[in-house]
Amino acid sequence: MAPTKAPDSSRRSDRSRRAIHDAALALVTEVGYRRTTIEGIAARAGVGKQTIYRWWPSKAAVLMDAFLDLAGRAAEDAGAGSGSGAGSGGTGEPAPGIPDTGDLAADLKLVLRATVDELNDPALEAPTRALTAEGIVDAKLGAEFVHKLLDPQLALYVTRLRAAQEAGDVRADVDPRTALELLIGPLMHRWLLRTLPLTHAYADEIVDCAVGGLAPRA
Amino acid sequence: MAPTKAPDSSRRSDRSRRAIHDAALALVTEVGYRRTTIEGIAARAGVGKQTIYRWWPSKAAVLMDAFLDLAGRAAEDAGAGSGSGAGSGGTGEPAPGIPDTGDLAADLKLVLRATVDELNDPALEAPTRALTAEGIVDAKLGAEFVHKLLDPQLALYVTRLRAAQEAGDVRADVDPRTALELLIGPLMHRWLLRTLPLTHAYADEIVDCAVGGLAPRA
DNA sequence: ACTGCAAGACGATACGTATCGGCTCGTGCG
DNA sequence: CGCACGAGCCGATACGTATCGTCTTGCAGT
Repeated sequence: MAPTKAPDSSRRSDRSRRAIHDAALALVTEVGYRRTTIEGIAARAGVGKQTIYRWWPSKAAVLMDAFLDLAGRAAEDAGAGSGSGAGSGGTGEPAPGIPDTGDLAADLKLVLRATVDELNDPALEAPTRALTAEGIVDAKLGAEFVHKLLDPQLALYVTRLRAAQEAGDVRADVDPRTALELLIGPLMHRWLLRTLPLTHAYADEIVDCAVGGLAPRA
Repeated sequence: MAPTKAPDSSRRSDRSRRAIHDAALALVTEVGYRRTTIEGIAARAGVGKQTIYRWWPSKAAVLMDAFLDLAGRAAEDAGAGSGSGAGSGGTGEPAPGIPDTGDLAADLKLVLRATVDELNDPALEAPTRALTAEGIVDAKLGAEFVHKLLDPQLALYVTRLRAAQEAGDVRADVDPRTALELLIGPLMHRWLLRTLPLTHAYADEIVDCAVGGLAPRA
């Protein structure tokens, strides 16, 4: 029923793949998602349109792959950079995790600040916005986006928060998932809606509010 | 330099305007934003394309107006409904505000639950998603969206939170704006990314966490 | 008469598909 | 070992369709 030939991936040109990734990311940051066209990507990458249509089902899929590639490389770089003093070994396994110094608020601030920097990085902003927006409207793509990009990152928070619960730093009756969203939600809200600038100070504020609560401690 | 004739709005057909609003909303919920076209809206509304292009600069603008209209009417209805016992008079001034029973958590839960219901309303979901997504990518439109739709709603929270601060229910050193985002952010996050279903229970959980804090009270 | 309106023709893009040589492989025969 | 040969991806481009935003044409309301 579906002899819709599957192309032989072993013969795929890695050169073209990378050129397409780069062209897609460049165009998205230059002219925006709406005006980024498949034909434009093909032209800029020096590639035939069919080479794109052969391997990807949609513009969003191209961008998703390109972004995953970019994020992967960025993670490797970051891993190599931050691991300079620790000698992380040669495996390249990323999983940096969230530090656990025992001071929950300080640990969270560190990571939330990093997230702020990431969101403010001009090289990542346009593609991230484009993919997020597309995922908001297209449920299928959104699920893929969440599963491939967001979940792995958020899992780190969950483990750290669980550890905090065991250490008695977080109430036992709170779902770590909810706690996580209490931290990430406001950040994303401000970034997505651009209501106010996204700063380290804001990240700190969020952590303090979330951990300490809005109500005064008796 | 810009004698780009401004159409005479006094001669504008209100009938066409409403028909366009309705057609735009219907199409967006039926076939999604991407496949909603200006020509489709015109055809469904029984108007000429030029009538749309004359009064709106973009598809998003049409939808924004249509949505504002819808929200306005919904607010009137809700106001009329809830005001049945109070006899709000003939002004129709909406401004329901957030109740202040003295119990901050209970008041917030009430409003957050209402927001959850609104977000889950199938008639509002598609257009809201479409506009939000568009605003995420298009800064200009996003600002308009926030200014016209979100800010008025959020201002209610700010006043209620300020009252809570004066009553000593909220720490004085917290920016009401931040407190607000601590409540709304997680809700929007879950709705936009569809990570988990959005329920009343979740709204309650958010309020409890935000007010009480993640850390156990000594 | 003036002007907004419905209807639709029009050129400009972008879409997704279909082919066309060119090139690079793997294979098998001599 | 060497070389022809077929398969399949590649760049390129032509094609028909869809949508865009503008422009033109009557018609109707004021």
